[in-house]
Order: sequence, then C-alpha cells, then structure tokens
Amino acid sequence: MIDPGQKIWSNGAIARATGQHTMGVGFVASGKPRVVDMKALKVACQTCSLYELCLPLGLENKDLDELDRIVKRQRPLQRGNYLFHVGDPFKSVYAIRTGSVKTYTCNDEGDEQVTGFHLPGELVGLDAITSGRHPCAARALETTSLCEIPFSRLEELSSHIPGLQRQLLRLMSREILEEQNMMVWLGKKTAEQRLALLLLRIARNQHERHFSPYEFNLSMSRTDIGNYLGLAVETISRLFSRFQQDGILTVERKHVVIQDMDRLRQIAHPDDCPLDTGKVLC
Amino acid sequence: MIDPGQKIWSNGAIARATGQHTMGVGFVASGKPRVVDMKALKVACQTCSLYELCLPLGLENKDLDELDRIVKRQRPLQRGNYLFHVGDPFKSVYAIRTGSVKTYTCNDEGDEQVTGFHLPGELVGLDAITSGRHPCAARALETTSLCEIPFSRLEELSSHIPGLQRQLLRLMSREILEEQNMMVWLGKKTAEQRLALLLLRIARNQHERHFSPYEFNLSMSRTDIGNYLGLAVETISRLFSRFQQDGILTVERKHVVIQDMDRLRQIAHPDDCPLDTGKVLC
DNA sequence: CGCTCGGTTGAGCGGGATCAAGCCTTGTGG
DNA sequence: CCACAAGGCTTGATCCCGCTCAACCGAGCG
Repeated sequence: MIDPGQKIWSNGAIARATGQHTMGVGFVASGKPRVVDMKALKVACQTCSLYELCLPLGLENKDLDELDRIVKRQRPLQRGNYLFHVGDPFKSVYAIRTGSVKTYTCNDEGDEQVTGFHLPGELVGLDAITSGRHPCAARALETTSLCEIPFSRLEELSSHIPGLQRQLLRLMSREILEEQNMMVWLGKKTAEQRLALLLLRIARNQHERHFSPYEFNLSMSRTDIGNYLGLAVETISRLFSRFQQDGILTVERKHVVIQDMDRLRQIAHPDDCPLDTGKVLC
Repeated sequence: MIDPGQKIWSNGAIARATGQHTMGVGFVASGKPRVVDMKALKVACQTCSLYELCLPLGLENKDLDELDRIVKRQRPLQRGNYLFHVGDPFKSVYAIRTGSVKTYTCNDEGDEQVTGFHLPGELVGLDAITSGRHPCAARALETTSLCEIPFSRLEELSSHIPGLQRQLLRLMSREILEEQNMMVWLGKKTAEQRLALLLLRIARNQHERHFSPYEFNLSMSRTDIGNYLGLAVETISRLFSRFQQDGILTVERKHVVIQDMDRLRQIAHPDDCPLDTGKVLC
C-alpha cells in the first residue's frame, strides 16, 4: 500500500533543505521527475519543514527570530564525517535537518557499540550536558545537514523565552521516554519484534516529515542495526529474508518497501505496549 | 571489606530524614546502637544530605530558599503506595529523599513491565513532560519520603535562576545517559553482567549518600529485578546462588553483602565500558 | 583484475526461558 | 497460640531462540 503522492526519495529532501543552488529531483510514482527550485526555500527555523518536531515548536515569530540567530548552519556533512568524538568538550547540541546520524562508543578492543540512530527533527548531544563531555561519538550515516546550536546560548535564551525552555525540556523528556521504550524492547522482545520496532520508528519519522512511511532507504548497515538492537548481523539478515518471504516487506540492499504495515505493527506490539501512550507509533 | 564507620542500615537513614519526632537508631559495627536526635535535623534543601545529587547542587543560599519554598513535603509513603498512576496528568516531579520507587506499565493482560528503579537523589516523573501525562505508574518499594516539586513552578523558577535551570537539564541529561547505558547492557550483556550492574548501581548510590557500598537491603523482589533486567525470576535466583558460591557476595533474602567488589566490577565490565566516562561506577 | 567489505545462508551449540515441584516466609483468622 | 493459605524464592529438567563458526556471493574500488 504505497501512497504515490508521497513517494519521494530522501535525497530529494536533503537537496531541498541544504539551501544550495542545485535543483532537487524527486521521483513521483509515475516516474516523471519533479523539479524543485532551491532558491525559493531559504533555510531558517521559520521555514523549516521540521518545525513541529524540533525546538521552535510553539514559539512566536519574535522568539523564533532570536533562536534562529544563534543557530549555525554549515555545509552538510558527508557520510562518515563526525559531529563530535568521544570525550570532546560539550559545546553544542545538533538538530538533524536531513539525513541521519549514529552515536556510538568504542571499548578498548576498538569494537563499536551503537547507542542510537538519530533521524531528522531529533537533537543529538543531550547526553553530554551532565558531564560536560560527549560520552559517545556521532557520525553521519549519509549526507546530513545539521543545525548547530551552541548550548550556552541556548540555555541563556531559554531562560527568557518560556516556550523555548518548555520545548527543550519536552524534547529531553521525549528522549528519556524513547530510551525507556527501547530498554523494555531490548529486555524482553524477540529479534523479530526488535527489528519490526526499528522499522516502525523509521516509518513514523518519515510520516512525521510528510514522506511516505511505506518506503525508505536504510541509511545504516546491517552490522550497525544488529549492533544497535543487540543482535548478530546474521540474525538481521535472516529476519529481512523472512519478512520478505512472509510478504511483510520487500527489501533490496538498503531499499525497503513495507507491504503490510498492519502485520509489522502486530509483530512489534503483540499485546499493545501501553508505553506508547500519547504517541501514534505510525 | 566492610567499612565499619559506614555500616548503617537504610532504615536508619529513613528515620533520620523524615523529620518525624522519633529517634533514629543506627548500628555501628561494634553493635552499639547510635542514637540521633531527629528534632535537630529540620528537613530542607539547605540541610538535606542529598544536596550534591539533587536539584539544589550549585545554588546559592538565596536561590536555595526560593526552591525550598515551592517544594512540598508530605508524610512518607508506605510500601506499595502510589506516587502516580498511568495516564495521570503531569503536575509534579518527585525527588526521592529516602527509600526507593519503581516505575512500571501494565499491558492489557495486566502483567507488569518494570521500567525503572529509582533511588534517593533521583527525580521521578521526567518522562511525562513530553505528553503532559504519566506514561508509567510509580509506587514505593519501601517506606519512602519524597519532595514533590510542582513542575510549572519549577519551570518558572528555573527561568530566573540559571543555576537551577542548568541543574535540571543536567539531571535530565544524566537520566538519558543512564538509560543509554541500560539499553546497551540489556542489548548485549549476559544475565550475570546485568545483575552485577544493577548491584553496582545500588552500591554506587549508597556510596554517594555516604553509606557503605558493601552492604544494603534490596527493596525490590526477585520478580521485579527479573522483570526490569529482562530475565526470568529463576535466572535471578540462580545467579544470586552462584555469586554466593563464588564468594562474590552473601545474600540472605533481601540483605546483600558484597564480599568482592573487584570481582563484581570485573563481571560487569569485562573490557571497561567507556560509556561510564566521567562517572566512577562505585 | 583481485581485494575488501557488506550481506546471505547453513550447521551446530549454548544460555536462558519454561515447566514443574517443593520450601520458606508472611499474613490472616480462629 | 496454631492452622492454613498465598505468595516469594529456590532448584532441577528440558527446550528453543539466537549466537558462533564457516562458506559463499556480489558490489565497489584501487
């Protein structure tokens, strides 16, 4: 069940939001390319499509301007580039505009430990406030454009913009809640359920950004997924094969099309996980 | 390796902080009871022994007074009493002064899902900010005294006390970080490691509160522990037996004495989990 | 071209779940 | 005080999901 009107590749989104003078090309289901003029879309909190997901939610125009003025927007990061390393002093939080980021630590033997995947509209770096240093590294999984928000200025600003303070706390609270969910999943969900949940999370984010929840590209490798979900790579691979066999989805390398969202939801929440109250998990 | 000077039962701590006109009785290693006059210790942020763990950290006296004025302190909750239920509107966060709290959800079949154990100095309820309703229930695991902090007033206050805002953000950040750790543990730690980590967390909290990290009473049942760690009750039971056989600890019902902290640490962090940077895990 | 890396598939093993039985503690009511 | 019930805890036997090891495939790249 693919909604043709929303079938836009994430590349299109990236090009659209970077503000570069290129032409963004999105494909609609008919196969006819749709051309978007980049110059018309200046990047600013005021015009950002992530408005409802990100810090500006609920702010008035005047306050929005103030926030916008402290946000730094560099050129997009290429795949593999770092936002920060383990132990870096904590200066800024980063809002993801397009693309995706993984955060991870390494133990002494050098093997990675993925602690999170971060999608557009999410803030990265909040876990560093406590100690003043980043407890994990963050790097782009694909071409990723970010808004860097210097934390000291954000703190300052949010103390005289009540709406901003509230939204910052709300976003941190959201992260706590999501991580609680994740904990529960990892604790007692089967391999099937874990993968289904990750896919649903991605689908939900797509939906929130007004893209099709049914079709997307995985920006992360099978290895990363396994690492994140606490499963072996082989298990991930087998699961994708099984899901495909069962007609739940089609997958070809990175490209996923969800054919039966209901079944996927059913796998993820066999008896309706009540932790998701107040949130439609796609 | 028990430090005799710190061998105080948590009951003693409860009595000491509730501010009731009772006499707190702590046992020192010699067996001679030590009597503490309750009336001398008025409960206020200024004199609270959790100062460094809780919201007041870093505040000046004037600001501390302001904070103290919005804090409500009712009589301690008895074991099993609720702080709030699932779906309750979010009004306040609660700081735990003594005792402990578990948070959990129930699915339709009514079986519990423990999402966290909360120890003195921790804030409970932060996960409700996002939606304005509590996504989980919280109930006392033992006699527990709390400070209720109305959130709207806390928000208001922290916007004109920069130090308070910072500490609130710091505590939320800490919770995010701890939950990230937990996620990783649940994802790929063995049953042994998970239990060892929980015990170390309790020991660390004891230590931070200037009690002995080597000896404490578990306030939660084996069932709760298993539920929380994503393990069967039987596994928890077997692990305690094994740890005892191996001389790592002695356990008799709720009472735990850690005999070999190093070995416990070694079990928990086989190759030094770098996520714990900036924090001495006991 | 050959190398590496990411992904898939198969065979066998083991940690922890499940089922089952029994013990001990706690609480309740006579 | 004891009798009884209920729930928490322990221990044993068996089973199964997901890990590990191993081989192979295909894509991307120097």
